[in-house]
This record gives sequence, C-alpha cells and structure tokens, in this order.
Amino acid sequence: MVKIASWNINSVRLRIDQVARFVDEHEPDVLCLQEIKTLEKNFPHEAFETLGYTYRAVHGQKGYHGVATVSRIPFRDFSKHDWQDNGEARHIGVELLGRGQGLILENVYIPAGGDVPDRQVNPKFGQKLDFLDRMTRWAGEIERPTLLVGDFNVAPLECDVYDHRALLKVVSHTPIEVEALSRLRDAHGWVDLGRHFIPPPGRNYSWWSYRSYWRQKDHGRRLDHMWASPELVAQAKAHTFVEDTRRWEKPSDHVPLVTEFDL
DNA sequence: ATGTCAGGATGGTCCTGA
Repeated sequence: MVKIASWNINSVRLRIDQVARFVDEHEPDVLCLQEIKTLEKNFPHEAFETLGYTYRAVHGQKGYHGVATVSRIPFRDFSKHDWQDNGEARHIGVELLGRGQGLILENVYIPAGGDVPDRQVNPKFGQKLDFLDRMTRWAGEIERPTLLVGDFNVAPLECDVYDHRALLKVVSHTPIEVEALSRLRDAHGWVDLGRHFIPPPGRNYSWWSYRSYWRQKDHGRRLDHMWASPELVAQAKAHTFVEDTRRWEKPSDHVPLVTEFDL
C-alpha cells in the first residue's frame, strides 16, 4: 500500500513539529504540502531527511504561497506550472517511480480569489477563474494516470459548506467557481475521492476560518481535494480527513487528507 | 458577529494575503 497525504500547512517552518507528529501518527509515504511560505533554500530539508523523506521537490517563494512534495518513494521532477504567469509558486508535479507504469502526482494551490466575487471589482477573482481555465486546457492534454491534490479553494457541493444558501455569494462557493472547477474535473474525467469515499451529504470539511465565531460554530468548508484518474479509482482503498490536527496547539486552518492506494 | 493568523520590512508596528 502507498499512503499519500495532502496538507495546507500555512508555514512549513512554523509547523515542522506538527508535520513530524502527523508523520509519526500516520506514516504517509508521500506528503504534498501547500502554503509553505518559504523559499526553497530555507525549506526544512534536514527535518524531512530525518523523517525519511529522501526525495523532495520544492517550488517555493518568499513569504507567500509555495508548495512542496516530499516522499519516501523515489520520484523524478515532472512539471512546474505557473498558471497565473506572474511568478507565484502554486504547483509542483512529480512522477512516482517503481510503481508499475509510474504515477503522476500533481500538487496545486489554487488562488483564494480575494473577497468580492466580481472580476471587475476584484482582479484576484479574475486571476482565480483564469487559473482554473488554464488548468482546464492543461488537463485536456493529460494522457497518463494522474492524481491531482491540493488546496483548490473551492467547495463544490452544497454539503461542502456549512450553509449553502448563505455562501452562494461568498468566494469559494459561488456558482461561477463551482462551474469552473467542474470543467477542470471533466477535462480529464477525474474522480473526486473525497466524495467517492464520503458520499453526500456526509460531513468532510477540510478548512475552518481562524476567526473564532466560525470555529466555535464548526462552520467549515471542503476546500482541499484529491482527484484520481478513472483508472486509479479502483486502486484507492481508503480515504480520510485527519481532523485531530485542529486540536493541536496553533494548528493550520486546514487539515490533512490521506488516501491509501494499492499500486 | 470576518471576532485570526503568518511573514516581511521596519524600527519596536504596519502591511499584505489568506
């Protein structure tokens, strides 16, 4: 079995001890991180080496964003896209080796999109939609089994938010974003493993605002996802959201997702 | 009831992004 995890860590340097605890408790073979908030040269390579993650691909930037994939299974760097064409580090792709024909693992941090769901008023919302459109064109060309994971910053289903009606005009759950995400999924025929294993209306939030009102009310949203190519779905044997991490001291606002594959 | 958090540059607090 190969265990693959994805976690928006919200600063990998600040939370490296939490990463170590998560690794100790869950032993993922591969860990995809988003919002590492550091340049590659300041990434805690030694800590990951000690944890057994010999193979590391880091696409970092100073202060904001940034993604990294670390692995105990050999991989080769495969791709590094900039779907905003503005230099932000939001994607890293690797090919896991030694597992049959190889598995492509794409780790992405889709832009949050600002506060106002109108590209005329808020350019960040337009950037988010354009990012999704460019990913969709890219996805149409994929010809190999591909697992797409990360913080997508979109909660697509009604049951993916605490109040569907209240959030229809809130960035992350607007129909225009949900439709764009749906086009991305259909461009390759990906299967949403979160809802494959926890069918609607099962609760599986992955993000809660740090603002205490929402946290106390359990007002979560499912912003983090793992999507599998159709030919990979039968090999996915288990999928969980690890909510324990929310109760740790100074947690990330996102929780990890873990899928076990029989590759 | 958007009530917080993190990083960075600055200069000992503010700004940006989320």
